[in-house]
Amino acid sequence: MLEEALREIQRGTAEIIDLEGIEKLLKAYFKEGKNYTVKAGFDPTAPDLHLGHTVLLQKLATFQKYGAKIQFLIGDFTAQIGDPTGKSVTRKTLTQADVLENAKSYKEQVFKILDPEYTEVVFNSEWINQLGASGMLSLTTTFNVARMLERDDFDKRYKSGTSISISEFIYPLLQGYDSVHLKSDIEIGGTDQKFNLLMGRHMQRAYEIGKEQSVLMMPILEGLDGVQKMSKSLNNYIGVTDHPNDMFGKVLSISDELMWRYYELLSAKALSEIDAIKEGVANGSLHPKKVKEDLALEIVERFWGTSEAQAAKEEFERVHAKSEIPTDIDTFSVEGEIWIAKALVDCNICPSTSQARRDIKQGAVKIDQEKVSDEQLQLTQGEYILQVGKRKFAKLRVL
RNA sequence: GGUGAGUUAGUCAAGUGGCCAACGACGGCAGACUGUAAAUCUGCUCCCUAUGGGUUCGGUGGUUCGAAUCCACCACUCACCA
Repeated sequence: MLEEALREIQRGTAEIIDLEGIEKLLKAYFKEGKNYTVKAGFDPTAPDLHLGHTVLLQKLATFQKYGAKIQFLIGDFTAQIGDPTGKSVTRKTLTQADVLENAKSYKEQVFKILDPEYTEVVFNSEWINQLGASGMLSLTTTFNVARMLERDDFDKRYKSGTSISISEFIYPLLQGYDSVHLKSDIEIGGTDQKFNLLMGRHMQRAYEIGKEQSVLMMPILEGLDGVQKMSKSLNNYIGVTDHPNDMFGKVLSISDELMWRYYELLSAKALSEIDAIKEGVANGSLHPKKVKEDLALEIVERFWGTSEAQAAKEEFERVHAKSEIPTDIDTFSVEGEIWIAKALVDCNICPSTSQARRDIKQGAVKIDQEKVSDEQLQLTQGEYILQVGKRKFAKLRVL
């Protein structure tokens, strides 16, 4: 049992600091039923969760199976500073209202994966606001600028002459202090959080709370492009609230290479099972497309259930394998004759008439599956299925 | 506070009086080929019913027949010195 728990916990991790500490906690749980705490912090800047976040959430769910109480920390205070991690420029600060609004939708989404009974949602403004100026000051005495500048992203920015705000130095300190206040046993985060996570250990030592948290880091999930990390601002993400059809399509659009990565980090399949699949693809007994479909199915199932996932798969085959029209597409209606380019803009499938004209010129526009070549075309009364490229559809009624 | 350098389209980055809606790269979109994969090749990439017109090069004013380019002031960024 202990062995299995340890394997499960280590699965897919990038790095673990103080694994012995985790082992001790697990032993205590299995022997005496003693619970322990696992902290994970989330910035409520982008309230919509995507699969990148679920890598962490699933790890937390694993911990819950083995006796952990999750401290789900919403960094409402720290979000006002903006985490400097991985940023090449100083981040814009959010207003209090933004933060609260975002935090709210966060809470709604997260319990799709975590068990609410073993999860405590906390906001760090609660205790950080109590710190006061003197508390803040003593916090800053525990660390120094030289060590702060050792941090890779600060170092780069400093050397390249990019601005670093003083408030950004405060960020890691506060994140570390969160661990002091919560007396966390373990903290997990992405590899890009290493510095901040270690700050938790440093702070717990500095404030002498009698323990130092273990740190577990998960690799960063690449986005759909397979290069940059999955993020909303790069628009290369699969959101957990994405429509099943979109979700399915997005998973299938990733490269084969990236597919293995997703299997490793997102699939619930055992590692041995995944190895067998890899073997199958290598010796030609399994088609990579089939393997990718299975992954897409599994992921959609997790967030929408089996029947929705099946429906998404069938829809996908209809539209793309047989190039038929999707079942539900947005419908628009207009009065009187309309020029084709204008119609495309009105139906939100082209951003401007200029773009629409270019698309027509390139043969990307179809009406009822027929390619359009005349850019002056006027649509008279009737119902049309408009299409731009492979994915953009709209139904238009001309009255 | 002083001195110097800089701010160009989604990003990076050329352009230093007319030939500039502005080289190039990346990204993005589309076409071919496919497994809506990758790789590759090709075209497009400010707006406007358009062989034409309009609005762009941090902001505001000015010089000029003509400005992204010259001048003044303002804002912001960076470096060095305090």
